[in-house]
Amino acid sequence: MMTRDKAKAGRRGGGGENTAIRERRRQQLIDSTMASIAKRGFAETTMGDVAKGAKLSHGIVNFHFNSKDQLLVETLRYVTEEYRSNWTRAVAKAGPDVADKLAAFYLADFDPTVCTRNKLAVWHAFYGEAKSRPTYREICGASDQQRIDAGIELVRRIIAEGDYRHLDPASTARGLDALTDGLWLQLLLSTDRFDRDGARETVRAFLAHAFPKHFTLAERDAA
Amino acid sequence: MMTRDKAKAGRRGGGGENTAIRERRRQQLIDSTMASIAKRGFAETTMGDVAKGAKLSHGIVNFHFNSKDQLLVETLRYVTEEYRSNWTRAVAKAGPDVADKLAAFYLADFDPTVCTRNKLAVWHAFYGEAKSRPTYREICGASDQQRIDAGIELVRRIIAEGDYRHLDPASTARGLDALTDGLWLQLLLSTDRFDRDGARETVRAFLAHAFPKHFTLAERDAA
Amino acid sequence: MMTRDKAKAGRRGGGGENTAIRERRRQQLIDSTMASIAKRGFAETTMGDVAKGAKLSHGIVNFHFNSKDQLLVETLRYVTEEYRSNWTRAVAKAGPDVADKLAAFYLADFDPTVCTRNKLAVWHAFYGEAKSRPTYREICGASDQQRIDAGIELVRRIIAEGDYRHLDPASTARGLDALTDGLWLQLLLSTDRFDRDGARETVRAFLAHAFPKHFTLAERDAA
Amino acid sequence: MMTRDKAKAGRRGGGGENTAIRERRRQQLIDSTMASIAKRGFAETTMGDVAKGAKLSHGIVNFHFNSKDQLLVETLRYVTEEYRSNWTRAVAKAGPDVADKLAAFYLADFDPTVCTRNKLAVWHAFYGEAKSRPTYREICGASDQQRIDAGIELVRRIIAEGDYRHLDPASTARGLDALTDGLWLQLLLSTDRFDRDGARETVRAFLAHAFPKHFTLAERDAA
DNA sequence: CATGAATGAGTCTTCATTCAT
DNA sequence: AATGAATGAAGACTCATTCAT
Repeated sequence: MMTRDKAKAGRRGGGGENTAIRERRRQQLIDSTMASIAKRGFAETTMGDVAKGAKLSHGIVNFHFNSKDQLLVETLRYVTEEYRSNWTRAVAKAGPDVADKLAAFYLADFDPTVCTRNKLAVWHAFYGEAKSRPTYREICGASDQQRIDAGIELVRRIIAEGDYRHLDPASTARGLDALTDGLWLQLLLSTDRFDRDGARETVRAFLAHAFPKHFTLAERDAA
Repeated sequence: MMTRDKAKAGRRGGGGENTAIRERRRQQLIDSTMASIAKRGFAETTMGDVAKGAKLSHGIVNFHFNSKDQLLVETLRYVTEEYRSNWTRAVAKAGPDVADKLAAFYLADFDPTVCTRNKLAVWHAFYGEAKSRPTYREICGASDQQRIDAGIELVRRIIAEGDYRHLDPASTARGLDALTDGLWLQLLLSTDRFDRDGARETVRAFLAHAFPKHFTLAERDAA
Repeated sequence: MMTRDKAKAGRRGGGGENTAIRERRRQQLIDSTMASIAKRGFAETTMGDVAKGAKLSHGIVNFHFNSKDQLLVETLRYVTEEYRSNWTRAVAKAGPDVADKLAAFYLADFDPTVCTRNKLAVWHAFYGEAKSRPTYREICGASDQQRIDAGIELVRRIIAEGDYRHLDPASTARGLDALTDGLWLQLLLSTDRFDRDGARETVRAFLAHAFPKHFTLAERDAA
Repeated sequence: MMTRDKAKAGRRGGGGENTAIRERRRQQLIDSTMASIAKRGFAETTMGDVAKGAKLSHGIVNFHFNSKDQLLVETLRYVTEEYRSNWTRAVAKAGPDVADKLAAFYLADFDPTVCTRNKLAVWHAFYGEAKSRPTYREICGASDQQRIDAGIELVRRIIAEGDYRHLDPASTARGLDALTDGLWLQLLLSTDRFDRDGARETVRAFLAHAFPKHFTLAERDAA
């Protein structure tokens, strides 16, 4: 993601090529970090694991990230930015109707880009580690707030449009976010299938409950 | 659970004083473990921290729990059991109506007994640590399944009663559980207030969306 | 040296014994540190070397000293204190004459207690390491100043007594201290004998040059 | 010394530009090494520090010196040679009298060329590092011996001339060398001024004590 | 000549666990 | 039951050295 521009710059001597390889290595290492966190967890992830996963020597990790903490921070920064750009784009791409945008907003959480076992594991690793809470806030704070604001605004607009006057925008948006967070957790803990579609259905169902004039439930089979 | 040692110690006629002190120590240590996980996180919690937190000596933890893993396991077992007994009792105590029982079932998650920062931290520490996922399943598996079944059953009954024929019991129950999980996560990550009441309101609101014949939203102020 | 008082306290249960063993270990480790610095030098001295030299596991060093820096600091503190108490006692024990005290003062530097290869190596290791200069000053500052003052005072008195009016006390004392420092360095760098007596003779000779009314040179053989 | 490579490079007709740049680089690196030893000490001086100090790239040091040890050796060789040529020239330039030559010999140690903080730091770094003692001897051995011989010879001549029959040449020369060594150490450890002149005065005073017929003390102010 | 990415041996430090008292 | 000294495995990090470009 971050390498595209640099790749172009490569080939021509100077610094472009070096930059390109640096970025490639960084991404390799971040990917390996996510994989290791998903496989072993935060506490058990060592620099050696990460290096081995990236098929590089362990010295190189410090060369590129200075410290383990830095590596972890950059990993969080990476998923954060990817997440933000994912829902932003989804909302932008959605049709002009509020309902479309709202659905896009909440369903984007289950796009295969951001909703993978590895990435979910990274999120929950940071949630779980009290020690990294301050770091988490520093990195995700602005991004989180932007998302909260966007959610409230969309809910406010759909409430206005549908005249759902009994609903409170902030509280409703908060609940919908809690719902997707909880579904992420269920996906993370699931042993068998990683059922993104089931999660999406559940989100749609709850949107239909809250905003019945805009969303309808799929007809149920009489199974 | 936890009764094995008791049985052994009980043999000495003296009146189980040893047992009493053993149990007290074990609880002290478990409490200290939860506090440390909440304060420092899973990865940073050492045996030394736990011992110091309990104002006991270094070596005592192994004496009572054999190993760190064991201590962690017992801690998880403790919150699991407390959690299970909490919602079980809540449902039992609730009025005979399905709606009452359903509300009790989901709102119990926010009882001050089980819903404290320390305990939420313990849950999420285990969620976050992939390595302890097997342990988690072993300990919580049965309990989780019991809760899922109970939830589905209650939802099934309220669907029948209210003729919400478009709703799928399993999926709806799953969504409601995701909602409470997500609200727990929000509580854990909250910096300022630990707003249990707000969480409860959100749960009630979603129950009202899903089961409008059974629950109604509190009238909103035209603020 | 530091253990004498504690040794007495030992034997009686409580904390005395523990303290005694702690002190014994600390001294063991400090001795081993001095030996290693003398053998390998500052830069090459590792915690492992120190531990092995003391026939203890390496973990124990951090247990007793928290860090390598701390161990080094305590080692310097040890030689500093030993040095100070050595010349102090020497001056006190010397006869009442200024000349006796002055000789005792400068010759004490070559007492077998403080003037060993290991200890000289420690001093020069700290002199040589710019990084540890601040630490050096912090630890030795007061002690050094005390010695400088004592030297100047003795020289002042012998000048008054001998009417060596062309001599400046501070400058002369400084020179005599430089002389002993330089002799220490020669001893440290010597490969064959560790000739303390030769060093002492040189000091006596220079005292005789500076204060001819108080000191006379030994008659030279016409070899 | 240092001429071997030159000879090799000189082969290429071009005019020895390569040689020039090589020599410049080597000197840059040696200067940076001395500066780093003075600033950080021996143990803390890394190849990276040296390279950065010389504003050159990381890999260049090995390119020019093959190894860190080699760099250190060359640095010591450099100060050694500079030191030797300094006192040699000073003695040669001095007047024909023994006293003049002797004074020149001992005072040369405090010439601004050789007596700088950086260079003093280099000397004491090597003194302090037992590990590099063999290297030190290998490099400085001949030079040291030459100086000792020269000192003894000068002292022998002034003794003969002044009929100081109670003095032993070797012992006296040794003491004077110890004096200058000790004064170097004092300069190295000094925090405020780097008082070369004060050191010179002290040397002159001790020469006057030992050889009163040749040197007289400056009249003291009755301050 | 020069750069800087890459390697891997070696060091400090932490910490679970054991055990004598 | 309890203490705390001791052990040793394991991890983060540093840094001299190599080498492709």
